[in-house]
Parts: sequence; structure tokens; C-alpha cells
Amino acid sequence: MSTRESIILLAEKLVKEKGFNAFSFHDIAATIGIKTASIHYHFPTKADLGVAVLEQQKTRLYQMQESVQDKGVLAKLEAFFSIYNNLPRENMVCMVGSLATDFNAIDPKVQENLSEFADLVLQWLTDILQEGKRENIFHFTTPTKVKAVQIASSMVGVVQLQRLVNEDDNFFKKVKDNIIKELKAK
Amino acid sequence: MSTRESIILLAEKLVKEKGFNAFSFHDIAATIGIKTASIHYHFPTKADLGVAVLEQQKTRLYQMQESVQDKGVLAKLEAFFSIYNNLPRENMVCMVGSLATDFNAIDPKVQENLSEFADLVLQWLTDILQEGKRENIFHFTTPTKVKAVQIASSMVGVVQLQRLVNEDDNFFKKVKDNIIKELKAK
DNA sequence: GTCTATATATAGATAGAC
DNA sequence: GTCTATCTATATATAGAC
Repeated sequence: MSTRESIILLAEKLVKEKGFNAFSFHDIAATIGIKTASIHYHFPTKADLGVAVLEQQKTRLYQMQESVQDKGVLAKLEAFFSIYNNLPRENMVCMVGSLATDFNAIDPKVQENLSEFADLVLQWLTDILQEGKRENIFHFTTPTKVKAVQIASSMVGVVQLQRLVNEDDNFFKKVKDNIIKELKAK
Repeated sequence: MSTRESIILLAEKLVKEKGFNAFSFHDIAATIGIKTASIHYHFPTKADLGVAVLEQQKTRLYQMQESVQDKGVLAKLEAFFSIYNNLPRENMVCMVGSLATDFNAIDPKVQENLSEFADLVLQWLTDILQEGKRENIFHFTTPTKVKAVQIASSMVGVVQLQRLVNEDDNFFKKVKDNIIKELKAK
């Protein structure tokens, strides 16, 4: 893996763990064994690094969409949830939520890329829900986009709340399972 | 209003707008017309200020609970939603979500107070939902606490997503209205 | 209770050698 | 592509005068 890729991956981890404005080039440099000046060679500014992280997120999303395109709607829904599945265990929140709370404190370039990534995720979930309705697997009556926003919001929020409560209560899994149950209910 | 109260109120606003680690004592000092050293007289450390903000949030929550204790369950539910109602318009996210994403970058004292405040909010919503079931106004079958976490998560998340999408689409209101509709549905 | 002045630390960023 | 060295800005925090 190239140094550039290592930096992006570690930056992603740190954003999800601590937030964009709480990690520093020094955190990254110390972990991967280089100096902060070397990071600036790959990413002139921290905003450039933020943009690169979001572009990588988009690429990963496209790959995930492609990998399940021939599968059933329930497999696609599970792929959507896989964005969030491992976060609580790793003491992380999702990229969108982490950057959204810092929105007014990040560079406009990062803001723009974040909005685009969030739109992609929302549109993907909307498409999945629509397909489920068409196939008579899901039976909600709410407008599909609204339902998608509601479900995505639940995921964004529950990984954050999970951090604050006793981890014996696996609210993340309970909420996720309940969402699937409600989607299937007639 | 005392200087101390002014500092707490402004800190609350800044946390919801930019995040705890993105505002500085200088931001507060400049706005209310004092020097940063004066803030340290009231709050020795930034963590102390964070704790004070959360204690004020708890006090406000208790007052809200008391103000609706003799009203109907739908009025209580609306009081719960009032925590979030004005946030999108003011370009803010909620206190719990803002601090949860920064959880690993804030002082343990602030972490602890945040967890307590989140527990209070969740327990309040759980009580409201339970009362609604008892009075046959709500008809969900999911365990009440899980339903409360799911709804609270939706609110935490939707005020964050609302920041990222076209504000012409008032997803916050649509999601909130849909949650109420689903609670009442048989 | 607020001020001036300052200490101390750390951040992002740049210049130029290798 | 990474380094050393340095710049500049800003953060939290403290000491002591008023």
C-alpha cells in the first residue's frame, strides 16, 4: 500500500474516532512513521486530505453497489447496513455524521464533497427501498425518499448514541433489526 | 443575565454550530466583549465549561419535563421533539450528537456528563412512549426502550443530514411527522 | 471580576537539502 | 519522496495588577 493510501486510510479512521478537527498531521505521521512535512507532499493542505478521504469513500461505495447489483433486495439492504455494522465495536461513528457535526468548521471543498457523498448514500438507500416495494417485500406507505432519510438518520444517530450508553445494551443491532422488521411488516 | 450565564449560553450555541473542539475561548470573549482570561475566572478549563453547558442542558430538560407533566402524551411527545425543532433553521445540530462525534477528543468529565444527559433524554422518551401505549394512543410492538432509541437516533441523525442536503427539502419535518404517524398507526 | 502580559503547547504550512 | 529546520498562527492557561 502506498504512503498516500496509508495516509487516507488512517485519516478516515481518525475522523471516525475523533473528528476532523481533533486529529493532526502529527497523529498520522507518528503512526505511519514519517514526518508531517511528508504528508504535505501528498496533500498540500488538511482540506485536500479531507477531500481525498471523501473521494475514497465514494469509490468504496461504488464498489459496494456494484458487488451487490445482481443480488436480492435484502442483500442490498444488508450491504447498506454494512456501512455502519462495525463502527460501534471499533468505537467509531460514521463519516457523514462525524463531518456533519463539524460542518461549519471545515473547508468548503470538504463540505461540498461531504454533501455529495451523503446524497449518494441516500439515493442508494432510496433505490433499494423502491426495489423492495416493487417486489412486494417492503410495505411502507411513506414517500420512499422520506423513509430512506428516516432510516439513514437512525443509523447515523444510533452509532453516536451507542457510544454514550452501556455497551452491554447493543442498541445498534436492536435498532437495525427493528428497522428491517418494520420494512417487512404488512 | 450574568457573565457566567452568557458564557454558557454562547458555548452551547457554538458547540451546536461548530463542535466543542472547533470553538475557542477567543470566540466567546470577542462576542460578549471580555478577554479570554476573564473566562478562565468563571471556568478554569474548557472542560469545566463543557460540564457547565451539560448541567445547564439537564436543568432545562427537567424544566421542560415539569412544564408538560400534566399534559397529554402527544403534548409530551411534541415537547421531546422541541429539543430539535429549531436546530435546522439555525444551522445547528443537537448537543448530544455534536459531542458524541467528538467523544474520544473530549475530557472524561465532559464525557461522563454527556452520557448522563443522553440517558435522561432517552429515559424521558421511553416514559412518554410507555404512557402512549398504556393509553392506547401508540401501538408499536417493539420493546419500548428500543423504539425510544430508534426515534431519538432518527432525530440526532436527521438534523445532521439536513445540513448536507438542499434546505428546500425539509426532511427534518417530514421525518418527524412520519414518526408521529407511525406511532399512531394500528 | 476583569484586565495586561506572558507562558507553553501545538497546529498547519513552507523552504530547501538530500 | 522524505527529511530538517523554521515560520506563523492560535489554542489553553496562568500570574499578578487594578
